[in-house]
Amino acid sequence: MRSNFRTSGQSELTVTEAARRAQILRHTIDVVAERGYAGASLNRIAEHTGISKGLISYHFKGKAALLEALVTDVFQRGGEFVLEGWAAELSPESSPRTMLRAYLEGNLAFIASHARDVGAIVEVIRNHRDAEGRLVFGNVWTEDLYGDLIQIFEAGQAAGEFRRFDPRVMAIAVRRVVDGFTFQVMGSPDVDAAAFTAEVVALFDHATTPMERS
Amino acid sequence: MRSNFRTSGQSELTVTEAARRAQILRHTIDVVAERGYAGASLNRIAEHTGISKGLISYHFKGKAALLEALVTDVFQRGGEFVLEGWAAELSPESSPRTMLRAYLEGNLAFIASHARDVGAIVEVIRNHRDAEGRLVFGNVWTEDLYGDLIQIFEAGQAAGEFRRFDPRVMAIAVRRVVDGFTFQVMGSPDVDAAAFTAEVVALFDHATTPMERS
DNA sequence: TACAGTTTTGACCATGCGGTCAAATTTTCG
DNA sequence: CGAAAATTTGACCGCATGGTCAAAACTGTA
Repeated sequence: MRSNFRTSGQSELTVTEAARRAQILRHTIDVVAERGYAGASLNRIAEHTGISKGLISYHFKGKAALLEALVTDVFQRGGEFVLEGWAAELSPESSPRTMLRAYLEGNLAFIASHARDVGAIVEVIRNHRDAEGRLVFGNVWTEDLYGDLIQIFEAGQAAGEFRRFDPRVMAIAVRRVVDGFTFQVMGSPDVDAAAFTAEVVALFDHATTPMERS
Repeated sequence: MRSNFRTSGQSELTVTEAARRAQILRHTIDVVAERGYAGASLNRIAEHTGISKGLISYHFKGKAALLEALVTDVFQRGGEFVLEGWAAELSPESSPRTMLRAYLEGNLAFIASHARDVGAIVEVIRNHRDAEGRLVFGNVWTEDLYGDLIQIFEAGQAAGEFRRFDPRVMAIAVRRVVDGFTFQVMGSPDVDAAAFTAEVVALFDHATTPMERS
């Protein structure tokens, strides 16, 4: 009997253990994406994975731990994906406008290629609550993710490249539109990601640029 | 024993019956807003309302019917609210830009003054599924609501007032930002609704206007 | 082979769920 | 008043949930 559950370190994991955990996580993503948060019972996840329910409890301390591992996993992969894109596109001193564009393109590209993962994570973040009914991931989503955008906007305004607007409101708008893309992709997998991305980039390009009416 | 459940007509409702239904709906909104969709059990709603669980079943055919009544109710009140605003602000032939502005102001004003209601409705629409796991309100939300915006955008483009963009993508963006305001209000009730509205109006004003870079 | 450690199962538990119903209560009205 | 109708309760049912655990099966290795 091994009674220790890792939360972050990938150190002392058996090959079997790591493989099982990954397998369970993959199937959990599938079930959440297909049946929603409420429909993702341990029974259904186990059945979908082809294992017994008890085995999930063996590898994860409880349902909460499983969902938290799910969120951490996708979040991390998403972050890496976007960062790789940035490394390829951005020179050390790119303009804020270029950075905004890269931000949008990176995020939307990840969503387009990982719709199920992002859909699942969003579902969990939105619904997972503790015993007292408080959203567990409520603030994480919000505050951590707005920071990057706000920085870009403030830099752009300082450089005179962006018009004057409330960076916080603009950041909220960007995240809402980006996250919304998830449902477009999940709803109809044939959406034209490139076209949507181009439209969104143009939208925020115009939204941030000083206007000179004719 | 009266065994008929009304779905639309308000005709043959006892005073008591109408009052109870309204009371139950109000408390359901509260519970959903506070504890989320999953936390809104009939037991909790009954307790919150101060009645027995059986009474809910007496006035509503089942939980599904209750939630659908909830959605219909808020949806209708919201629609009336926005339409009243339009009647006051819009002349018969207002410009598309004015209409877009009125659309945003009307929607955001309703959300600001009815955050709990809108929060509850969004929660239900997002999570309520039938036995097979399909979202019950999935398309309702989407298609019905985009129509108005798309019309405005197409009119504006035809009149040369708006730049060329995909009306559908812009409509999605508008709805996402508008709906997102709900969570801002619910998260911190002290948000400055007027300021947020002004920012959003400016955002989409710029986003829809042809750009003439300096 | 035998043994220790690990992984896996399947039966079981308490809990809360949505829903039903006979009985009790309140209202309506002749 | 008193009977009929409408309203309300509280106990109860079957079911699915998350979780536990002893036993079984599967490793590897001495």
